[in-house]
Amino acid sequence: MSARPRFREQVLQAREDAIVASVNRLLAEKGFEAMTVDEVVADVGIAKASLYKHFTSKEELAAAAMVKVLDRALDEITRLQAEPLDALGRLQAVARWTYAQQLAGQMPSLPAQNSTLRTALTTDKAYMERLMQLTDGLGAWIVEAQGQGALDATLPPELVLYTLFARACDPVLGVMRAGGAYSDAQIVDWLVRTCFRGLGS
Amino acid sequence: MSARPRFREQVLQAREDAIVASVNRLLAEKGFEAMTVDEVVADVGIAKASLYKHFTSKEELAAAAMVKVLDRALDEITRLQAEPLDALGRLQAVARWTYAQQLAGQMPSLPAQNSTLRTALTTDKAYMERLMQLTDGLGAWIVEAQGQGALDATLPPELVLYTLFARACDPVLGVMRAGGAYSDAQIVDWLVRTCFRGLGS
DNA sequence: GTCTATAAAAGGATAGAC
DNA sequence: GTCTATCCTTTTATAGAC
Repeated sequence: MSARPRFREQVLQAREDAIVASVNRLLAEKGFEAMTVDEVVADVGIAKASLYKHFTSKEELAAAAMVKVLDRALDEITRLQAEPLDALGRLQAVARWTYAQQLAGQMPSLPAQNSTLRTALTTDKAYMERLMQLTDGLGAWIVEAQGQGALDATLPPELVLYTLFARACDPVLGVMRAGGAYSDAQIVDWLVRTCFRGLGS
Repeated sequence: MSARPRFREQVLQAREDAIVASVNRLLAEKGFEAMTVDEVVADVGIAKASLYKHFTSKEELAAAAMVKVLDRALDEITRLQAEPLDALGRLQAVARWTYAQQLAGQMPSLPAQNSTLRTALTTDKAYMERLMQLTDGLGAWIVEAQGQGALDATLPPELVLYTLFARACDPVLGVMRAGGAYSDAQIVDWLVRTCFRGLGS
């Protein structure tokens, strides 16, 4: 019952933020399975037992990182709502933002298939809440763009949604950059272009 | 030095095939990291030590499965060369085949990021040989399609190649099927369509 | 809450009998 | 070559002192 608990709280919060930042980076770099808790604590510079005071499991650790990513995405969506863009322009901006995040090593790659993490995430309230917010917000834009004839209205909105984010899960971006022949901006442009207009001419 | 070694050889070959088939399925289902050798031997119904007489490591096991997948893909390419199709039609057929394989649970998903498996694969002669064959064959079709104006000629052929196969790495297909609202054929159609013509109308 | 030290379990790989 | 039994490393998670 200290008279000034705020400072201590801030220190703890800062440490948690540092942990989540490390997790986010490692998750983007090697994925959930390959990331070890030992790596995380080594990166942050704390003892493992300390980490487990903040997060009770590796899954919860990853969930915290995912929550933060979703928060960043929701912030971006809010920001875009103030821009003078139509629905299609906003969706393209979201796609661009996503690929840029991935290029910056900020986009965690989750196991696409069944795993302990998947089930942990679906029962994580904070995660699911944000995920639904994101789905609702983008879903509205998609339907709007389809209504305006800017997106193929015969495609189910959910397919459009998943396709938008699919590139964040596949290795194309990383492989293209590994080649070293093209700039990051060029690669992102191509990805946005092929996402919305396909490979055809 | 038995007089009739053929029968025994066939039995061994059949066992190896059973192992590779299991690996292929598990690799498609959960990925390399999440798949355990214990699961494989349980699935095949043999002892772990027996498996290690055939394959010296988990990586080699996965490589064998990948070689088989590439062989199937090369067979498909050979088959398509006999079809009365133009370059674009052949590429679309390859895409369709790939997505169908994934839907059938036959397309192993490899870790996109660095891992022990990646390095093992790049030093696997059988794997690299087939990979280059595949790349060459498809690369020729891509350049041809671009020359005919059927594909955007401003895109690097390698980007086109990776994009074609990217959907085999992302979760869209699986998630769409999990929804249960659409037939497999419908989903594959949509994926091929969005790959070549994008989300726009 | 943070640390050191350690438990507990999983998973890759092998020894040795048959 | 196949089996049982085992080794050994890695990794998740916790006990207990400060």
